[in-house]
Amino acid sequence: MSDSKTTLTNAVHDLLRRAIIEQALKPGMRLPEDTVGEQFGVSRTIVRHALVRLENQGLVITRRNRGAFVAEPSKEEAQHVFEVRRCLENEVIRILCRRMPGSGYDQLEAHVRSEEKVKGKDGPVSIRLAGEFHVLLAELTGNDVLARYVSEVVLRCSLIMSMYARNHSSDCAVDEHSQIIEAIRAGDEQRAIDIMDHHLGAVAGRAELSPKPDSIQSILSHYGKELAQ
Amino acid sequence: MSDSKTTLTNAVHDLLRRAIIEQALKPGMRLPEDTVGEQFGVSRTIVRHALVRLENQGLVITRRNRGAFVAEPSKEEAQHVFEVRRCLENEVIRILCRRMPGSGYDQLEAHVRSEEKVKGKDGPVSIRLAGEFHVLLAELTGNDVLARYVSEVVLRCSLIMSMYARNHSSDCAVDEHSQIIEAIRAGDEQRAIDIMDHHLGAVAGRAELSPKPDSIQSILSHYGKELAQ
DNA sequence: GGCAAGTAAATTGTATCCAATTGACGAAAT
DNA sequence: ATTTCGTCAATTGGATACAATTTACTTGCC
Repeated sequence: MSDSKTTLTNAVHDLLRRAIIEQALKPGMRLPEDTVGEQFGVSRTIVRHALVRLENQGLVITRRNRGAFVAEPSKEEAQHVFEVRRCLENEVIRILCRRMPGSGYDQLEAHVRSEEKVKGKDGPVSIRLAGEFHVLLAELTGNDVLARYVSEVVLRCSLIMSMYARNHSSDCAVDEHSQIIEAIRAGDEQRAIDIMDHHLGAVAGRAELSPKPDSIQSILSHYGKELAQ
Repeated sequence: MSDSKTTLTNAVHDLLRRAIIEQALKPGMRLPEDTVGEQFGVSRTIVRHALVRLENQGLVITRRNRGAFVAEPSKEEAQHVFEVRRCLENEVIRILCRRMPGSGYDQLEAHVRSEEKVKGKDGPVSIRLAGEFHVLLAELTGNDVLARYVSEVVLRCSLIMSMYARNHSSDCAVDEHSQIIEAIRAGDEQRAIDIMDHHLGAVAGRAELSPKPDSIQSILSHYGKELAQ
């Protein structure tokens, strides 16, 4: 996605983001600059830049002279994120019902197929794929700004779900993804929006889950391999 | 707004942002880290962080090993920003028609009064105030995420207007701001949205304007004074 | 034993230093 | 005259070194 600028900062940024989204780094976990940098074999400078960007995206928070932590969105903040997400994704639907690019349906269906491939398993991969479906939808609008914002709120929702949802239960999600595609293909704007609202609403209304901390080194060592060029 | 964390990075960030929004730093103008840092009396490290954040907000772009420039939004990108802005501000209207905080109308009317005070002058101050009205609206929703996104798109719109608008012509804008307040107070959601759409639409449809470059030092020297603690 | 103050360790905030990349200017060859 | 290659200046990409701040522990006093 953003691999065009292949700087170290971007690499670390992507790795950390993935680690957070896939729940390897759990909410509230500390992210000391030198620990992370040591694991990835880069200097604090790089990690620092990545953390600044992650903070801007709401995935980590930094307390002055204390350091960076994986964000722990409050229920109120979660509500805010979902509200914005629904607003943005409805706009995505509206645009796509009017103009869908040529290869749009092929890409969407291909994505749903890859989602079905990991169906049943509630692992990190299915979490990531579920989110990427919505990002793909947004990208198909051709509006880069819209796509970026959708991407951000989807990522934050993934983090929120990792805190408050019992399980991501992507089983029904995949079906609803197919339904959304069909509604858009039929040009039925209202129905597509209704499905999306139900999809997001269903995802939003869940019970809580207690986080369990873990060692940072052991987690990052897995992600670090990919940086060895 | 974000003065709670009073780090140097934030200070430089705010200063540069204001300079860009007030058209002191014009689109396409270079922002060398050394030059900026020297003017503000801080190191490149600080400037660097500020520039990274400004890039995330779409106000500057950085080319690898080339440096940072004030962003020059294309017409296509401008269209994207306006599309997202309309979507977000409509949501703001919808929320405020349902629940407006107690002191909301007082704050809004006070703001309009201060806008009228500088009416006629098309200076930087009126540009900034016109944008801050919309940010204030968004903040009154109580949704921080929504407010942040609205703030970003409003800032980008200010930059866009500085490129493509003949004049900001805040004369009619102030009147429309009052109309929006009244529509919300009346609970007339649709009318408020219509006015807002017209307000943004009118702002969006303008001709082009050729930028005129200037010396960076002379511009920043003015903003730099505020950093002397 | 509990509480408070002081001190030390850890971590971030900031500055400076070196290396790598890019763009421009100029000279030489076709 | 135009194009191409090479060198150089300018600027960023990244790392290291130092300062400031916070936390935690220890020690002494009540």
